[in-house]
Amino acid sequence: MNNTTLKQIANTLGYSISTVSRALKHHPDISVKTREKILELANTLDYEPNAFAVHLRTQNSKVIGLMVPAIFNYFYESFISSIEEECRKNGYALMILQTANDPAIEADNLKIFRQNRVTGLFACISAKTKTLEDYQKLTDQNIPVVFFDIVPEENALNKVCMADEKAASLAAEALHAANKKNIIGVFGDPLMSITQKRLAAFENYMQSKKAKLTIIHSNNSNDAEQAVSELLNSSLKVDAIFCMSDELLIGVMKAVQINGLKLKSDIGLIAISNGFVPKLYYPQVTYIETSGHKLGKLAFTQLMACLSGSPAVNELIVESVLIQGGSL
Amino acid sequence: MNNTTLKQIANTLGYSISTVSRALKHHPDISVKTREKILELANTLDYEPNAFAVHLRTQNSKVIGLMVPAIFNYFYESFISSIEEECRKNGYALMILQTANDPAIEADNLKIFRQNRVTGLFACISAKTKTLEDYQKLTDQNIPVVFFDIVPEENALNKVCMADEKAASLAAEALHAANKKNIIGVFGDPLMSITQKRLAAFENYMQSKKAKLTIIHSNNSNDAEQAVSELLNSSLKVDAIFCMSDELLIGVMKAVQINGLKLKSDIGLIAISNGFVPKLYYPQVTYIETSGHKLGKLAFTQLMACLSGSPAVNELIVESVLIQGGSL
DNA sequence: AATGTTTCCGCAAACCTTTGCGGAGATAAA
DNA sequence: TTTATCTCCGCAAAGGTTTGCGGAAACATT
Repeated sequence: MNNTTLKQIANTLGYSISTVSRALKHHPDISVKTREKILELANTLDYEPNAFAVHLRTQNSKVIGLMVPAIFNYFYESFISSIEEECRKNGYALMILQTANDPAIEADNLKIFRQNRVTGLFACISAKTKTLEDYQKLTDQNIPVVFFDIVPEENALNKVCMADEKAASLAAEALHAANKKNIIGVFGDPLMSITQKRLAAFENYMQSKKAKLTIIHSNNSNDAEQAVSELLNSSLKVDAIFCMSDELLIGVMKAVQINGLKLKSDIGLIAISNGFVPKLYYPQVTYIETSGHKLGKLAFTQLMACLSGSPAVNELIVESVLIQGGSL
Repeated sequence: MNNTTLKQIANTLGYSISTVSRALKHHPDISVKTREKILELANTLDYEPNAFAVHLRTQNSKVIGLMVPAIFNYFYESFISSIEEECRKNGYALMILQTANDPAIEADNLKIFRQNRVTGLFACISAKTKTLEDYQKLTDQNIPVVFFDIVPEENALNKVCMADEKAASLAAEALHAANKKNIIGVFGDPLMSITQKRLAAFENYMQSKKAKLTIIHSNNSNDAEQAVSELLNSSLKVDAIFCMSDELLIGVMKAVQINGLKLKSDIGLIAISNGFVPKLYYPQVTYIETSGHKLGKLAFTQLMACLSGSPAVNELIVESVLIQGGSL
C-alpha cells in the first residue's frame, strides 16, 4: 500500500504539506514555479488524493446512494444507468444497494448509507415498507432523500414518479379508440400505491365508456401467464388486454403465444412499459412509455436542488406518451 | 449535520473516547456496566461510526468497485445483482461505474476507484481497451483486480469467464444432434476475443460434421435482425440459426417473427444466453446457459481469496450447460 | 529612510476513529 | 504485610487532508 501522500511530496521537495495541497489545486497563493515543480512530481508519482481523508475533513462524501428492490429489472436498469451517468458527470460516485423488497435488508442498507455519509440518496421503497423512520434519520442528518417510482404516501417528501394516473388513462383511451369493449386488465400487488393509482384511473375511464372490464392481480410474470391463459380459455369474451408493467407483460405475451393468438387480429394488447420488452416482439406491443431514463434525470436534478440548499420539497412527475406498436 | 460522534458520547457520560470506542465493539477490557451505559446512549443517539474516519484509520475501505460497459444489459445485470448480494453479506459496499465502452471514461473510472481506495475491483474491459497500465496502477497499490467476462489476453491476471469454447461446441453439438445441416451463425464484433473463441470452436465442430455454415457478424440486435432477414429471404437454404449472445438473439427472434416462421417446425434456433431472453418466447428458445449469477459468485470468491493474501493468480471458468427449450 | 502592500509559504488545528501502552486501584497469593 | 495478578480505563499518536491565520521577505509608495 505505497500510496503517495501530500507528506511524501512535501518532504522530497522540501515544501510544507499545506503548500503542496494548495499547489495541487492551483491556489493563487502559490507561485507558478513552485506549483509546476509540485505538479510534476505528483504526476510522476501518480498521486491521488485519499478520498477518505478529504471527506473526513470536508464533511462531504461526494458519494450518492441508490436503493432499489432489484437491479435486475427492466425499469430500474435504465433509471440506474441514467443516474450513474449524471453522477460521473458531476464528480459523484454511486453506491448501489438492493432491498429485495425486504424491509429488514432495507433498514440495513439505510444504515450502510448513513455510515458512509452519502451526500444524498435515491430510494425506491420496498413494497412492504411500513415506517419511514429510518429514512427520517437520514433527513435528520441533512442527507436529502429523493424517492422515486414507488414512493410513500406522505406529503412532505421529495418524490419523482411517473404520471401513473395519466399513463393508465392514456392506455384506456387508446383501447377505446381501437373500439375494444371486453378487456382484461392485468395489475400488480393491490397494496402498492402504484397499482391503486393505475387501477383507479383505468377503471374510471373504462366505466365512463361502458367497457366490460375483468381485473386480475398478479405478483409476477408466471402468475400473470397462468391467470390470463385461464381467462383466454374460458367462456369470457375478450378483445383486448391491458398490462400495468413490463413484468406482467412478459407473462401475458407468453400466454398469448402459447394460445397461438395473433396480436391485433386475434387480440389487442397495450401495456405501460419502459419500452424494452414491447420491442422484443413482432408486431411490437403498443405501450405507454414510462422512461426510467427521464425519471433518472429528473431525480438527479431534484437531488442537486436539495443539495444546493433549495428548501422546496417537491413531487415531480414525468409525463407519459403513447408509443404506437402493432398490437392494437 | 449533527452526527453523533464518539467524543459526544464520551463527554456526556464522562468516559474517554477510547473507552467508548472499545465498549461499542464489546472489547473485553470494558466492564459490563460501563458497556451497557454506553451502548444505551449510543443507541438512543443513533450513533453510526463515521466510515471515512474508520477507513482512514484502518486503511481498509470495505468498498468494492465494479466496472461494466453498461448496467443496462441482460448479462451484466445478473452479474451485478449477484455481486451486490455477496458484498452485502460480507459487509462490503459496492461502487458501480459504467464505461460505455469508452477507454477515456474507463481511465477516469479507474482514477475514481483509486481515489476511493476500493478494497478490490471487478472489471470488464471495454472492447476498445488498448493498454492495461491504468489497471496496473491499481495492482501496484495492492488493490486486487478480477477481470470478468471480457478479459485481457495477458496471462498473469485474475480472470473469471464463461467456458466460451465449450459453450459454442455444446451448441454445435445440439444442432448436429437435431440433424441440422444448413446453419446461420450469428456472431458479434470479430475483434473481441469472446467472439473469436466462440466462432473458432463452433466452426471447428461444424466442419467436422460437414455442415454448411453461413457466418455473419453483427454489432447489435438491429444489425442482426436485418442480416438474418435478408438471408431468410434469399435463396439460401437454412434449417437452423445459432446466436452467440442475447443481444443478437433478440434481433434474430425479431426476424423470425417478422417472417412468420415457427420455431422448430420452420426453423431451428439455439443461442448462448443468460436465460432471460429465451424464456420470453414460446416455444422457449433452447440455449447454452452462461450464468451471470454463477460468474458473480465465482468472481467474488476469487477476489476474497486475493484479499486474504492468496498469491495465486487464477483463470477460472464457469461451465456451460444446455437448457432444452422447444426451438430445436 | 520609513512605512505600506504584495507575494509566497508554513504552523497548527480540525475532521473521527483505532489501538499500543501504561497506570491506578482492586483482588488474590505468598 | 508484601508481592503478584487482574480488572478497567485513559493518554496520545496516527491516518491524510484542508484551511484560517500569521509571518518573513520582497517590492512599491511616500
